[in-house]
Amino acid sequence: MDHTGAPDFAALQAAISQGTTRDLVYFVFDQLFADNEDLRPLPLAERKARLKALVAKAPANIRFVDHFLSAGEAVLKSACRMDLEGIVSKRLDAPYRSGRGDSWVKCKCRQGHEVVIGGWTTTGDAFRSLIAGVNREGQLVYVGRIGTGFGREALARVMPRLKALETDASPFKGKGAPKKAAGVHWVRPELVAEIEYAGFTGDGAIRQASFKGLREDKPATEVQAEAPAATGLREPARASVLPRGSRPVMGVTISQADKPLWPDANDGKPVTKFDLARYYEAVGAWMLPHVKGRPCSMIRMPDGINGAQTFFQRHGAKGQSALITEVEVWGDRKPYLQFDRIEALVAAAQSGAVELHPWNCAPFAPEQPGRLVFDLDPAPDVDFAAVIESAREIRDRLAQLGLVSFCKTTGGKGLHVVTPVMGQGVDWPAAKAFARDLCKAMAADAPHRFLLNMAKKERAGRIFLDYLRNDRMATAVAPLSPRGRPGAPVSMPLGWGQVKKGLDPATFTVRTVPALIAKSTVWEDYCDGERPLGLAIQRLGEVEGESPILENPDHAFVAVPYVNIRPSMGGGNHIDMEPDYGRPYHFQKSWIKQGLKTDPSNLRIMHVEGDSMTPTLNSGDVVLVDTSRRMPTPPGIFVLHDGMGLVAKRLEHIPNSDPPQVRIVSDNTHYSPYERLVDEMNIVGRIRWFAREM
DNA sequence: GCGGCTA
DNA sequence: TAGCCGCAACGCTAA
DNA sequence: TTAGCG
Repeated sequence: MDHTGAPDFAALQAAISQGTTRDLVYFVFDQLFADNEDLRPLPLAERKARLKALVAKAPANIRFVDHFLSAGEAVLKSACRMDLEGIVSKRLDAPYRSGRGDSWVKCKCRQGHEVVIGGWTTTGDAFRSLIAGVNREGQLVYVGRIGTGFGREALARVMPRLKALETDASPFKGKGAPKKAAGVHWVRPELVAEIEYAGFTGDGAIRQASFKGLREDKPATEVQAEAPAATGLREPARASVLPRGSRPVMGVTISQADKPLWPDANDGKPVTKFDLARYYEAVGAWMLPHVKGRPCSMIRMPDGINGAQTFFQRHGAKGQSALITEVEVWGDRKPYLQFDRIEALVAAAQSGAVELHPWNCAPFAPEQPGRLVFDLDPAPDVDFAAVIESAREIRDRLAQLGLVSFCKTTGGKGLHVVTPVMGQGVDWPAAKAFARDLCKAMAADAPHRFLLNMAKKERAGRIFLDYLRNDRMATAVAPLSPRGRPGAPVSMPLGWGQVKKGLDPATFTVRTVPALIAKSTVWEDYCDGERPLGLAIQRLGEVEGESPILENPDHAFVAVPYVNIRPSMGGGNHIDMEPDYGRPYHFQKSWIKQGLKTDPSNLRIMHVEGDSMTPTLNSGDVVLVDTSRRMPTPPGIFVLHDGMGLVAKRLEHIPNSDPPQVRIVSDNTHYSPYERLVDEMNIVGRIRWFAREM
């Protein structure tokens, strides 16, 4: 089952091929025999009743497939709304007969979930996409390419099958058939793939198709093009039972559909609730991958952007649409909102959600960084050209560190630079530290252009580099989310080619964006742009040039982020450091082996006599003091910071350990802000690493 | 927009 | 029953 | 420590 508890064909295949079948659930829907008794002549109702009684005594991973005794159409509709594949309707009084007959009917929510593989494409040696078709009147007709959804493993399974079937001639016939070109390989049309897709392009090809698995049980000849109207979720009729003023969008009732939320979308016409719902419907397929699987708050303005009511909602509430997922998040009592399907976005529109603000975690992994967002927030008097210039600079700096980035408007005067990352093994404090350091480096190189401090935002014609979007529970406005501001602007994804003179964020509105995004290819390689964040962090460290650790077994080590330390050059051979909190530190220059450039403001790493710190520090202890939090450090409590955001409290030398090791002393629990982190992270292991490094 | 609480 | 009231919560900096 | 900010 997938995370929502719905059956997932791709997951089933993966589980079988990996042999991880422990969590599989076995669904039983009919019983043909009981011991030696043949139940097939019995009516279905009778068979299912017996089966239900039987399964009641079975283990929990064997489940009885219940049924609805009601109008099939209504059941189908809600099944489709729940993202299920479809329903099977059966005659209650019919005996069991093999094969197709008139005693049962299958209705799918969407068709075209299966396609025939007619070839694949490569760039160089690397696999690019599958070329897919369906049978229509005896010919294999091209329906599009499938470029995503392949795990490394799935690919490894599929490639040999493809190569075995490779042939010189294209299997496709008819108009629109793909031409032979460099990197195109044909196969005999025998493999069937299960896919998912977001809709159709103008010329009828499948859009945003992703691979779910090979369909071993189905011969290619059975994959027929069907008349589009024959199946699929029909638009619900304008039922007369709907209250006055209400109108459905994707099956979701929009009440007060004509109520204006924005008085004017820069075209003199108001944007109504209905318009907003249709907007989400139109851009949902594009938007969803950036929202799905992440806790997401919404800004709701049920009375419009000038209405009295404006509020922020992050938790589920009573009476909210069942289409919206609720997710439990560590450390929060109430479940968060999450939007996992387009209908959920439409439901958001019904509740007056004019903005969506998802977390930046990896999908369905709330603790893991999935993207970084750099928010360029210009002071009012800054020329937009400077913002553009700066976004490109961030892109270049990220590229130097091996990261791929994408740009979007914020819907206001700023720009967002978004970089998808693989955050495995990197926690949020580390990711944030990375974002901060990168922004700090920019500000250091051009202090007249940038500042990191939001409080001084209004000062001078500078751009506020807001790295604080990059934290566990921090959010940034979603791509394609509207903004609750005059003109109904949208946070518009851009190609870097558009990020140049003449770009006007105000042209992207709820009205204009659906058409623009439909024929746009911007961000199409967003998923391929994922790069390991850990590596980038390492590289940034190398660029900055210092190791945070310095060896000297005779002394305690202290790494002090210089930002909050005011060094006073005392001349001679010592330096006094006066932190904002705590007592001053006294350093002999001769103690410093590395990491100190001639300019004392570059001072980051130094070691110090145990004495001058505090009496509780033993010689040989490893202590990195994180003063960036600007918190008074109570006597005897130390905070450990490995330059990647690790935080701990007091450390103690482990006697006779070789290499020298330290451990956390878990007393003084009154100092709680760090408590959580200490428990949360596997700190001891990393401290060992520290000790080894030394 | 809507459920829950209060006047 | 009409009307009112929530509907978030971080880190960071200046005061 | 608090207020203000995004």
